[in-house]
Amino acid sequence: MTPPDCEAISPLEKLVVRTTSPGQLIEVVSSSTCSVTKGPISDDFTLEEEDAKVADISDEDISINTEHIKREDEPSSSGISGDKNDQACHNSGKVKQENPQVLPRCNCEELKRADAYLETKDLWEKFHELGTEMIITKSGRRMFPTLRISFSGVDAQTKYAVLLDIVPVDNKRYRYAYHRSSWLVAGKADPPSPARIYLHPDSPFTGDQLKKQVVSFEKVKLTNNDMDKQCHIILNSMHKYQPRIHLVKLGSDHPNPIHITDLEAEQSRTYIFPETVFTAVTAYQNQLITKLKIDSNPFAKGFRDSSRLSDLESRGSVETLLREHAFRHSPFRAFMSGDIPSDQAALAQAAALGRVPPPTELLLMASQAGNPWKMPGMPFSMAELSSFMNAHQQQANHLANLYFGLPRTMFPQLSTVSASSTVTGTAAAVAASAENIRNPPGHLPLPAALQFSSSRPIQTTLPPISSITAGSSSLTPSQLYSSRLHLSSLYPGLKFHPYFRPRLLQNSSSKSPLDAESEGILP
Amino acid sequence: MTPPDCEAISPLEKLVVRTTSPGQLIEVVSSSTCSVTKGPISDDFTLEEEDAKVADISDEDISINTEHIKREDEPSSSGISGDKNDQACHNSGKVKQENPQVLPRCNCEELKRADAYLETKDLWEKFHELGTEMIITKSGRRMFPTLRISFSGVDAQTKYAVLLDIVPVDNKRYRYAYHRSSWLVAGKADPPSPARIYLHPDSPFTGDQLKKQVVSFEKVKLTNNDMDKQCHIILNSMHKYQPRIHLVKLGSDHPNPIHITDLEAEQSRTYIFPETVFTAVTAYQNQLITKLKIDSNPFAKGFRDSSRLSDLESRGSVETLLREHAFRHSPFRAFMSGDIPSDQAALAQAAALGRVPPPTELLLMASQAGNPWKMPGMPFSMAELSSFMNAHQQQANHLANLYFGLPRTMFPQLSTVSASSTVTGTAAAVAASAENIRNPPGHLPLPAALQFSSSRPIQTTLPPISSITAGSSSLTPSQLYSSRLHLSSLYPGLKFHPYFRPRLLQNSSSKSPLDAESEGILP
DNA sequence: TTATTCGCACCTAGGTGGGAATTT
DNA sequence: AAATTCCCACCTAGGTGCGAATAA
Repeated sequence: MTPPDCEAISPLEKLVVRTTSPGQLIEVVSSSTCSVTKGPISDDFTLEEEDAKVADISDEDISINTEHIKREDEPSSSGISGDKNDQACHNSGKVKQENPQVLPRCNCEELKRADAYLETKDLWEKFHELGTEMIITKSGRRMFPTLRISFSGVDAQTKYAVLLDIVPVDNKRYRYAYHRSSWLVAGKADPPSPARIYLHPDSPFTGDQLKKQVVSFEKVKLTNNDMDKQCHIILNSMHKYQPRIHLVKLGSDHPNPIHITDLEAEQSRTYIFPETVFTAVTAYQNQLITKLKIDSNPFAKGFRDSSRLSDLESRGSVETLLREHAFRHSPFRAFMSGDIPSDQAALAQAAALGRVPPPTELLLMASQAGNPWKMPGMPFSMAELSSFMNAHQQQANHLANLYFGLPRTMFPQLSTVSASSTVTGTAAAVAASAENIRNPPGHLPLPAALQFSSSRPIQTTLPPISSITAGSSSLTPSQLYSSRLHLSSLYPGLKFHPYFRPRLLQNSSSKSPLDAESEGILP
Repeated sequence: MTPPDCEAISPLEKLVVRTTSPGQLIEVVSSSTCSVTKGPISDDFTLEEEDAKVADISDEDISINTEHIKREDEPSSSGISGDKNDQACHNSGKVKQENPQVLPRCNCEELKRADAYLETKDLWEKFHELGTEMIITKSGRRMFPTLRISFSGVDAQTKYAVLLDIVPVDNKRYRYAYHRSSWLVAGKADPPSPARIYLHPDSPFTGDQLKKQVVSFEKVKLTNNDMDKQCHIILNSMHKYQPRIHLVKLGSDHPNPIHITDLEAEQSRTYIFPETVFTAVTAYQNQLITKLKIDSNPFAKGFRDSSRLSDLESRGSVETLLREHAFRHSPFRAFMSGDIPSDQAALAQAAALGRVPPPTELLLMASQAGNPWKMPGMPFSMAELSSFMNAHQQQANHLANLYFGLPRTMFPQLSTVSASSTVTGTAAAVAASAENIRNPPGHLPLPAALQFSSSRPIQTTLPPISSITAGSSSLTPSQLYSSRLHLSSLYPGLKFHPYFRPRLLQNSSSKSPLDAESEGILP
């Protein structure tokens, strides 16, 4: 499908033409900032702050503004704009800003049975453990990893739309301290970009399609251009964001060029996968992120030269780095023992634990074994747990960056050295306990007492997020939205990739990354 | 959208995933041959036959078989097949064969106002004048030119599906005589391939979308593999085919994965563009077709090297060849004078006329001027006219091939020589008469007495095709379906491309191509 | 200094016809 | 002899991060 008044096929047109129902976008005008109560995580940040003015940021600055509804340039008839520059955004419109605290919800009884699963969970977690960064450019950049969602519990005959938006996680602007390889709060958030909702171009779906196919958001692009006329999502660089998936039940009378202007008015449900939180950047900050992107994105294969990596080039290079990273910061053991650290000392201790099996190690084969992963007897959901754990991620990440934030040429040696930490018996023990877990084909719910999967979204049937509790620890929205999970450590795989089979390592396990660094890791 | 049980993305998946509603295909099982009464065109063919057995072909062999309805492997619920090999053909099914004589119709009152326009008409006509060939391969080959259709007269709120099928033009098998560069009948048609209907992947459309956008069938692929599991249309090599476009009005209760099993049962209308007739081949036969494909298909740019073309490389190379070809065989003058030649002698005479402006020359800028083109006072429709003219195309084509079917290295010289034929005053005269023509923006119908546009499909509101009459000459279905138009000569453009501005040429205009050849065109 | 932009080389993915090899 | 198949070089189209240049 190309607009009749256009002779040549523009890249944008292709995006639209070659997808069935063109990618549609809804522009949110009166976007409010995302009000998030400052919690422990913010304190963690300030711990590392070098900039004194950050102290100015406080909760009272944050206002929730969901009631303004402005509609400008609303197309007259069907919402299809005739504007030449806007031709690809066929169904662009304006809706009031939804607040993430308010939105994750389900206002439709039938949709309460609907569940969503993040197919690319494993990869997202790898990135999340390093602090995912997404490049945004003027012309628009794809997301990598891709959001690929599968659904269950939908009605086969009903029609649905699937939408994506990306909301700010907090009211902060960040900067990256290269010398210490960590993110610091750099001040209050910039004025929010025009909020947009991206309608999956394959919409509408029947429930039957949703159950059999995976909805991939590979086409969506992120931009920092406020004036973007294409169907791209506009973000602010150096800000943190949380993608959200919306499942909207469409009535039979719904117009074909789907034109959703107000999610609140629709029968819809919102799914949030905390492991997909990312920081928008115009250039990568964390070199580990760069490396992981290069090694996992096929389009970046051209940068997988041996000049960056002296050994382990053919396999395991990424995994090794990740493995090490996760290894040192996994709070796995702390959670398994029910001892939830609530202060920084405990966090640092947990991050320094060396006997805990690296999440990546346990997870590597998980994607082949079916989903969701369940673990009976846990007192709180994975999403809740992950949110809590995220509250301490910044600290752990800092330690990790101290350890790994080194010149690129040092990576191989570092990898080798850190790979020789103790991973010994614990992984095997977890594997043994995992024998009780059954992985059904597909991801149909098990009759287990509690779903235990970070790939399950935050259930909107739960109380408001601000009142969600995880075990004995209460979670703030800030913790929820800025989460970086170490959840993968709680997914003991039933089988291990040969490369990650438990083995004896040389170094003492009680050593913290800081210790390792102070001892001179560089050969 | 990718099937959930598939980890890697196959090329097929991409086809489906990256289009909104996946390309859908309906398989016709009990396909009947297309019964077409033998007409003058067949006699033309037999004139050139070298194979005596072709005489065995007669009408009594042809049977119409539209009543058999076989349904095999019908998916249980929504028509989506779980078959792994069939995963892309989500909505494949079986329908009874439609006969082209029966199908071009309109069984819906509202659809009688719906009109279709072939956006790529100009290019199609260039190919048609040479005798279009389409490569078919085991893995599937795209069509070039692409079928790009725009619609008018549809209801903005109603939903529609647009489909494509390709039906045999006659009951013959052809072969190409290289030494005389012409197509000959080589016998009776092979057993027909499984007939399939390709649902445009962007379906469903709203009328609003159809009016504003162009429906492009660029994704459809042709194959000679009877066992094809992908969404490709299966054809027999060395057979002639006519693509057809079907516009189906969808009720609001229509299932989302559109599953049309019987076009007769739908509210639908069929459009046929005679200039899109082609011969399926596994390798190009006519070198002029090869050249035109190379010069007009961007993907074949790699073959546009100077070794094939010594001059005019940057511009006009194709046009020059085509111009010459069309120049010599345009029946323009004969039709404009109302003198319709009905025997070979008259045809040969018309083909040899040198003063007639080449269609390409007149048409080059036509696409920029809006549609449809109308010319008041003509007693029959363009489609009818074109069908008649087609009856004599084979002969003209033969002459053209004698003239141009030469070693590739000879082309440049030939181009230069033939480009220097008389195109003089006639084009200017036509341009002058064209001043009375108004081109409305878009292609809304003018209140003219008669639509006069080959880009208008055969109107299915007309009587059955077999009884259509064109002026004083009656047309057989054979003439309709195997038509090759010279209609472009009847589209006097309002402005001329500088390259094709009328100019004086050196050679005498009264010379026929055969004469030119006998005189030794090679320098 | 820090952040952003832009051209670039290098990929993926796949659409061309050529031409040798193979089949019919 | 004619038709088909297969691999190939060479394209289009566009998704990567790099690094120099530029901007804030």
